[in-house]
Formats: sequence, C-alpha cells, structure tokens
Amino acid sequence: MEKIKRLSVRQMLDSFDYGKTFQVMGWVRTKRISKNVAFITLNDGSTLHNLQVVVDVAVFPEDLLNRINTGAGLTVEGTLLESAGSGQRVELAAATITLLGEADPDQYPLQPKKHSLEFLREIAHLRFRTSTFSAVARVRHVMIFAVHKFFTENGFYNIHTPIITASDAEGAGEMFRVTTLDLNKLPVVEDGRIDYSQDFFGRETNLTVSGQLEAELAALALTKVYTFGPTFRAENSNTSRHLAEFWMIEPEVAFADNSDNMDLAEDLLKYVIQYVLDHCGDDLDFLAKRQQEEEMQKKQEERFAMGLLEKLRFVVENQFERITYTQAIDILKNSNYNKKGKFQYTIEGWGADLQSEHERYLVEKQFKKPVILSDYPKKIKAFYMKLNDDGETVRAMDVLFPQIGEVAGGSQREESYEKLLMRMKEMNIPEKQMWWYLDTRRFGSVPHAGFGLGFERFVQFVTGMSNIRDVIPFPRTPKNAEF
RNA sequence: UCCCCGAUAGCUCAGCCGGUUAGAGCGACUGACUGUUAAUCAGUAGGUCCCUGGUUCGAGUCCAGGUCGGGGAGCCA
Repeated sequence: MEKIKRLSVRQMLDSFDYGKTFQVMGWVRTKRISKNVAFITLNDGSTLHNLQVVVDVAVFPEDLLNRINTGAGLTVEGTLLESAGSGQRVELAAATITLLGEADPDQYPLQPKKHSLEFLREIAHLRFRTSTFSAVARVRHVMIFAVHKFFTENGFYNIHTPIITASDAEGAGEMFRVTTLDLNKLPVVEDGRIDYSQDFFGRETNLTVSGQLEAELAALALTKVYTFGPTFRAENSNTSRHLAEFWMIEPEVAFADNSDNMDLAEDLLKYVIQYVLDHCGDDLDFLAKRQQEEEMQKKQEERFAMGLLEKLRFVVENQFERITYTQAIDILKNSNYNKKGKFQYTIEGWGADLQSEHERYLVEKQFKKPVILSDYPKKIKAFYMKLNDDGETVRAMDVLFPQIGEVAGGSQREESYEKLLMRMKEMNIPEKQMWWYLDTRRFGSVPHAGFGLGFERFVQFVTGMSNIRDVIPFPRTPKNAEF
C-alpha cells in the first residue's frame, strides 16, 4: 500500500487536490462538537492559519473524542475537501485520528480565549502555541534571514566574535562575570583581593557587551564584516525596551566614513522591513489587527496615528531625516514644547545628552519619520569615536525610530593612533590591556565605521509588540531567568 | 536604581465609609443541538483574597515592611 503523503497545515490550506488523501500533524486549538459532527481546529505553526478537521461523530469512539482537547497533539489522515462551511476554502474529512499527546483541560493553562501578554510571559514555555507568539517567531526568523541576505548580497562576511571576553573596556555597560571559581571559597592574594590567576582563564573574564572591537579587527583585513550575536548587559534596567541578554547586529566597514555608515544603516533597516512586508503578509496582518486593538485601549492622545503596515511602508518609502546634534538642540530649544515648558527637562544649551522625550519629539512631532542624529559632543560618547576638526564633537550617529527610540548607534572610528591614545587617557581606558586594539592603528590604519543595531528593538518595531520581552522567546531581565 | 500603579476563582476583573455566607464574564465540566468558526442554549463545580507583622470587638478592605508584576525615568541597543 502506498504511504499517505504528509502535508503541513500551510501546504494543506494551499492545496487544490480535492478528493485526495493526506496526513497532517498538529496541535488542537479548539474542538466544537455537536450531535453528528465535530470540528477540530488544528495548527502546526507552519502558518498563522488553522486547518479545520471534520469528524463524523458516529465513526469514532466517544472516548477518543473526549480526550481530544485544546492543546492535544494529533495525527489525522483523511480526505481533502472543498469546505461546506464559509470560514475556510478547504477542510480535511478525518478517516483516522491518532492521539499523540493529551492535554488535560483541567491543567492546561492556554484556553480558547484571549490571554494577557503578562500572563503569557509567565508561561513562556507554552506561549509559542498562541497565534501572537507564533506570528512573532515567524517574523523574527524572516528578519534574521533577511539580515544575513542583505549583508551577503552587499559583500559582507559574518564574523563570530567571542562571547566570553577578558576586555572590560568596551564601555557599553555593566558586565556579567564569568568564572569557575568556588564562590563560597574564593582564593585570595595577600592584600585580600581575589586571585584570578586561579580562575579558568587565569584572569578576569566577562560576557561580552559588544563585538565591535573584535569586528574592527576583522574589518581592517576583510573590509566589510558584520556580527550578529548575543550580547549581555548586567544593567538593572527595568523597561519595555531593555534586556539583559539580547541580540545585536554590528557591521564594521573599512574605507568608510560616518556618512557611509548612515547610508548602510538606512539601507539595512529598509531592506529588512521590505523583506518582511514581502514575505510575512498573513502574520503582519494579524499583528496589525492585534496592535490596533491594543491602541484602542489607550487614551485618544496617546494613540499612534499610523497602523502597523502603514508605518512599515512609510519607513521604507521615505528618506530618514539626518541632522546633527547641534541642529537638534537648536530645533528643540526653539520648539513650542520647550518654550511652553512641556518637556520635563527643559533644553538649556549645548552639551547635555538628549532625554528620550526630546528624541521622541524630534521623531514623532518634528519630522514624523526616522531620524539619524550625528556629531554628538565628545564627552557624552565612547573613546573610540573619531574626533571632528572642531575638537568638541565626534562622528557618532544614532538612528531613532518612532515608539521604540534608539534602534541603532554607531560612529566612524578614530583611526589616528595618537588621537585614540589621547582619548583613552582622557577617559581612563586601560591602554595596556587594549594593546591588540591599538595595534590596528599602528599597522595600516585606515578610516572605518560601524554601528550596533539592537535586533529585538527592531523586531519590536516590525511586529508592533510594545514590550521587548514579547519579541524574544525567553527574555532575560533583572530577577527573571525562568525557562 | 528612582517615581507611579497593581496583586481576589484557571484567565480578565468588580468588591462602596472595615461588618455576618466573597461576586461577574470568559474558560473547565455535564446535558441539549443536523455544518460549527474563540459555536450557541441550560446547568454544575471551582477561593491560602501575594507574604509577614500591626491597628481593631471584627480586616479582602486600614497601616508598615517585603515579594512579584505593569507603566514611566535613568543606563543603553
């Protein structure tokens, strides 16, 4: 006997092979049972949509049908039919049903009803089974693929930079210590300090906060490189935009200046968004509807004017606004918001870092589109950023998006050995430990630039999810490392 | 880390000025129903009112401390 062909739910829904027999496997979303006929809604994650399985109640044992509840895993074989109901084009008339795994309805926490995102976060191991989280997972995957595709098509090489690092000079935040020492019995040297020479690596090590410095080393040989890896920050940040463990995309390009850097960031962001628009229609439609419902819960004045799809198309179709820090300060200082005291922090003058309310004003009120801010005062930026001729500003750039704020930040790097050394001294960076980084400026140093793009923030923007904990499967935040 | 808000049934919430037996909707369960779309209709069960201490004749309700969650800020991506 010929083996029955197995199709995914997606393939089944796309098929026109009416009358043919197929096999499908998936999990029950809902079951509706009446006297003669039962309907089982099946999902396997291959698509947002579900397959309707039609069951002749007389043919199957009552006991089996009773055990098929929301969450159960099934194999169904049957005939593909044009649906007699109006909700779907095709349906599967079941000939055999195998119950692979039961889900006791008294204990299974997912119910055929709307759940809050807060509740689903507590059951993150099961939330993949909801429409929202499966949609986010699929979109996230497509974005990952599009990132690699973009860089590959543009001549970049992907570099795996280390996750464990001995450098604590990346300057991007508090680090997580990596050690194999017995914390209850730490070896100490005479003055009471911990003897790290006995640790696994023979020195202090941490989880990386950025792959940038290593990416620079690679760029100064391979010209165009990027990293796309996990990053760890031990900051006690409790916001909807911060994670202790997140994924960052960090391109680094030799023979490039800060303007090339901005072009690259804009091109990458637009490419990935366009790719998702082209390949995730169903999921985006669902997420758009979800977001719209969420927006309706808010007060009128707090609602975001554009729908999700409208917002994504708008970003793809419009040039990002590019202004310098100095111009931004002027705009903000002369704004009605500032004059009427609507900002919590009034703009007094040049030199202070912008508050997020100021960034949001520029993006959402002034320009109404993504903004790239550049040439910040050197004292609020990192040591490796290239000093401008004015001696006061550096060639930094931040990409600001509506709703999520800073999505990327980067700069042209200081390629002059002398100037870099000077900046390291000014900012108390341990230059001895950074000998390998400084070597790049001693041997064949050339202009180069790069940036870091927070992947989860980007996924937030594309999916419209308002909390970053809902765009990564297992979020790591202060006081939370469950699952 | 700071500011604000919250924690009551499996979920989402109501519970008034402290008062006797703590409620609703959804979900679950049982039954009815000739094709349903998160089906519908009828019924049933389901509670450590977050924890510790305090005030009081009496605390879900008031007070203090804590834990956890949410929103905002800072830090940043």
